[in-house]
Amino acid sequence: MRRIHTKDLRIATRNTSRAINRQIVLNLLRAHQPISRAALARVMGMQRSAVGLIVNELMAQGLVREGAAGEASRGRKPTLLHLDSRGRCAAAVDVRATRTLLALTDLMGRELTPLVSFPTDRDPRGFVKELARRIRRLLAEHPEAGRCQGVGVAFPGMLDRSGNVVVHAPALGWRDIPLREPLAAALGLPVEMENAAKACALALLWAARGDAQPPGDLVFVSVSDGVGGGVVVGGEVLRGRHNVAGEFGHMQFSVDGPPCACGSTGCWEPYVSNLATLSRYVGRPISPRQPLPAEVAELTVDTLGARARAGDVRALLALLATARYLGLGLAAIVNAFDPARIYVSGEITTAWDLIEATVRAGMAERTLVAAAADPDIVVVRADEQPRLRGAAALVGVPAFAEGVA
Amino acid sequence: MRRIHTKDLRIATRNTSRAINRQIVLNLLRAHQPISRAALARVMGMQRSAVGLIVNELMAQGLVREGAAGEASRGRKPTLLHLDSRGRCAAAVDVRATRTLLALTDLMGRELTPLVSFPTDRDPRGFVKELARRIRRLLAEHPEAGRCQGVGVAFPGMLDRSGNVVVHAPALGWRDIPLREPLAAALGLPVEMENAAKACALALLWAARGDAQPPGDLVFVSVSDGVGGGVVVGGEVLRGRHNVAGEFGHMQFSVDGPPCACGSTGCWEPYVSNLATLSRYVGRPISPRQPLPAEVAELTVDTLGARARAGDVRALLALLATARYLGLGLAAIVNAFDPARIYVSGEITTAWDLIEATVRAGMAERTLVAAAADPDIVVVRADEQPRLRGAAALVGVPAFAEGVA
DNA sequence: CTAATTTGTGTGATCGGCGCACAATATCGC
DNA sequence: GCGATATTGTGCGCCGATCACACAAATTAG
Repeated sequence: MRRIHTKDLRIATRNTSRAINRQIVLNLLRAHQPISRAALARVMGMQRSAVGLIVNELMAQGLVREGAAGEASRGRKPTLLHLDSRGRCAAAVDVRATRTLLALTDLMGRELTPLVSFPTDRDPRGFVKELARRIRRLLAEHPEAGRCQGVGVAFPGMLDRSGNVVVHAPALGWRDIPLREPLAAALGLPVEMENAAKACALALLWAARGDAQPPGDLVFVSVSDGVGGGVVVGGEVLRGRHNVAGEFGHMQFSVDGPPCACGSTGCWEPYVSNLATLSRYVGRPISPRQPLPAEVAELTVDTLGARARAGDVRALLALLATARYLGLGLAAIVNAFDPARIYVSGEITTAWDLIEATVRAGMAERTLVAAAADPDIVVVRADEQPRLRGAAALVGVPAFAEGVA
Repeated sequence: MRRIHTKDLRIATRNTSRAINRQIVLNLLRAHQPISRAALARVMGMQRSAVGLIVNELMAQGLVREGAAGEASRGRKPTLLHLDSRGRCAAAVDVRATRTLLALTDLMGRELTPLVSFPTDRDPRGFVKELARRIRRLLAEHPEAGRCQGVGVAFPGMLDRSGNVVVHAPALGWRDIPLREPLAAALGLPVEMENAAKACALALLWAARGDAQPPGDLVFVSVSDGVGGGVVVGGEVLRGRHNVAGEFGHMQFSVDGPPCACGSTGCWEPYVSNLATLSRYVGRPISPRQPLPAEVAELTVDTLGARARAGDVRALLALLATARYLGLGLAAIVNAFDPARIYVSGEITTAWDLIEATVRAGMAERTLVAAAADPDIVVVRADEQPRLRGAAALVGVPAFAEGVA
């Protein structure tokens, strides 16, 4: 109740109570399913009768279904409830600089089909055409996935607040490209687009089950060729006025440092990107603008980790240098947001056991209160497909949050 | 409705609608008073009858009173409503390193008494005793201010989330000092304490009237001996897990830069603090740990501005160097939060006309999307007493938000 | 088989907003 | 001056939602 409404004039009508409690039921169901009506009522501190009415309404809308009977030490056995994601699916799209990944998922983000991968067309019109073709084919090949509720696209770049326009995508060289509506028109399906890191943050919030839920705000940071970030504050993805909140990669990290892909110098990104780590290993700068030298073309941060484990001291030192810079940068994020948990993804996380202590030390170096340097740090592995799950969440969250049948 | 409730189990009871709308009425009243019932109903899209009931309830609680009749081009004249802050006051306290400021204010933060100033005792127990004595005396001298609803303290340091304990206050050399309860016990009044910058952010949110309200999130940054920050996201002050969100001063700004008062090097603070600007002017580093050299003791950033205006090129260059670093650091804040508005306070703002363009240029240098570099920047002058208003808001906000009679 | 316990549902009471009607009050046009 | 019109504030019946309570069904302990 300490929130100060400014322009938020959504007044409470006579339906508002139901809408609020309906929402809470759905979220509890998501986080704790399977769960009975009586258990919901206990957790919510509400009458069983009221919960029953809400649950029946949700069942009539096809959002919830009854499952098997549960166990009880005494008394009548409860009927367990589940979110009903049968018969409906989402098309989740993970767009990357060179290749695009695609799969059908249920509305909780679980993959229903194998991943499809195809080259990313750098021409926006060609990209839309090809993507639409691939999605249509995948849907035709998998009728068992159910009716497609929408397409979610996790995109490597900045979008406007509506999700319609790609404002700037350095990885593809795109600026001010309307992408959502052409794709929606080509498919005849609703399309949701979002910056990849923001989509990941949304998925991590949405997919968290039970005690896995962080007790407060969370930040997602992806470190690969570039640095991306997504922030959840108060159970909502932070967008900001232009939908560019969470772009941590180009904070000033040094007054005159290495050149960054953005054209400036001394950003955080060129200290922690994959190229930065490899560059330190080979012992000389590698410009992001020029073709890779031969000795680096085959090299990845993954292999650096393997070499470090095999006793390659230079590989270990390169990783630890990145780790320290990573920690120092994360400290800025901690000082800004003081989150309960930070999720980190990217190739560097394959060597997390080698670098965690150094990352933590870097964080501790720049936080004034010792306790603030201790948020959970959770590694998100690449094989968890966070961007794809983020894309699915773009469809799943509104479907459940707003009761689309 | 896109918010995902995690642990927020405040379910809607049958009183919730009323509570929500009551809150909206109070906020509209605050932002647009004087305003009639009918106008409220129009703005809220609600029935006049429903608004009437809410207003009568608020009048019965003494939160609202009817004033003069308003003007209408046709028809019955409306009765204008005001927030009723008569007969009640707050004691607002602005604690600084060397002196503490104190005044009685109404619950909207308007000063009712002249400012009282006294030296800040560096011994916590002595400080509490002296502050309690001063507040008691001020209340005794001004019975006309009304019954004191509570004491608000804007404090130069980090507090825990409850506001009970000073976790770390570099300016006073305090660590882990319980301060709120001793003061409350000494006075027999409710006491609210908060970090000064967070309190300022709250006041700027709370005091904003009508069209002066920013259309989104806001950040408050104070630049003086140290750097402080407060962030409002979604109409709420961002606290984070340990209540240290918004501590921008110790972001890494350079890999090896000048020493900072925090013990580290290369923080943002020693690039933009008053000492940094003066240090650039006199042409050699001034350590924050050592006594000031004679030539600087009399020098302030204010006088630097005056000298720059009078043609002192070295003064101007010192200010512009700080301005650039200020812009570069603000860019990090913009990239993190993408706020609609940034409030800046501190001595450097007296020279704002000289430095604004340079600050803007620094911001633009580090934002990937040009539009993001264009939040409103609003200067908060020292004579507006932002910290004192913040302290008053600490008392006023809960009084109106939670309906304390 | 009985008592106790738990689940799910049904019923009236209460609270809150919605829609409408109505009195009071003010201006405009004649 | 006077009726038409417009606006404000209030009262009343209705509907939707939760709450408190009761009750049937289901299940286990003893």
